[in-house]
Amino acid sequence: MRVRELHRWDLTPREAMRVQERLRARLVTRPLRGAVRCVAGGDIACCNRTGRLFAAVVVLRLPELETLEEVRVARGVAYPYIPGLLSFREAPALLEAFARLRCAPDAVLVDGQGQAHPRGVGIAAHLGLLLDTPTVGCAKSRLCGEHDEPGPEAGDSAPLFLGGHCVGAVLRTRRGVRPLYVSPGHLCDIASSVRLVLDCGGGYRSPEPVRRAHALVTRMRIEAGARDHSPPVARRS
DNA sequence: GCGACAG
DNA sequence: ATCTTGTCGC
Repeated sequence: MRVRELHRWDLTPREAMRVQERLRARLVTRPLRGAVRCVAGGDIACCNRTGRLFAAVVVLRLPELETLEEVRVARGVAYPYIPGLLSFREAPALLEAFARLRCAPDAVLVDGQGQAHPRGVGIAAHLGLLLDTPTVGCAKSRLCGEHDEPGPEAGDSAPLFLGGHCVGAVLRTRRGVRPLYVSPGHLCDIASSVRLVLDCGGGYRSPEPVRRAHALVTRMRIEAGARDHSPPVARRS
């Protein structure tokens, strides 16, 4: 699928934050239109020892949850992990994977926040703008915002508030597990986001597209690590 | 200054 | 995220 170029990636943290503030104004929050038949999931894994980063995108067909396509990308780590700037570390590799995708998904689920972000532009929102496609953030833990504990049953949720507004939902995707932090990225709203995540549920904590992408990158990291015989990469003390 | 802090 | 062993529970 086509990937837009809205800015550079070799930015200082300060510059990156400024880009996020500029991108925020371009986000569109509205109900998802039409039935989602084709949904993609993206995830990243990295190896501190080799300094490699692995990205994968898996496309599924709904409601069967059948895998239609997989794309894998490996490259060197080019940006550190800084809370609030995750997309500057992970998005470039994911975008390369999306660019190689043959089919254009109706929506994309990303492992990370959507608009539940200090500047409203979590990695899912950022990718949505660059892909010009509806995106939903599905994070496994909280970055910011306040909320009550959601009910214990699958499908139970509690609103996630930030700056006096509801920006997402804390969703229990199955009983007995910690909830997911779901928030719309681009071209989507909270209700549509929650609905899509539940529609992509295959009985596990994470929605199937993200879970399968995660399984792929984990396998890539292990296999690449086993092949690598070079000494550990230099790291900061 | 102190605590929080997606992956 | 990654580093790691065993272990509690269905």
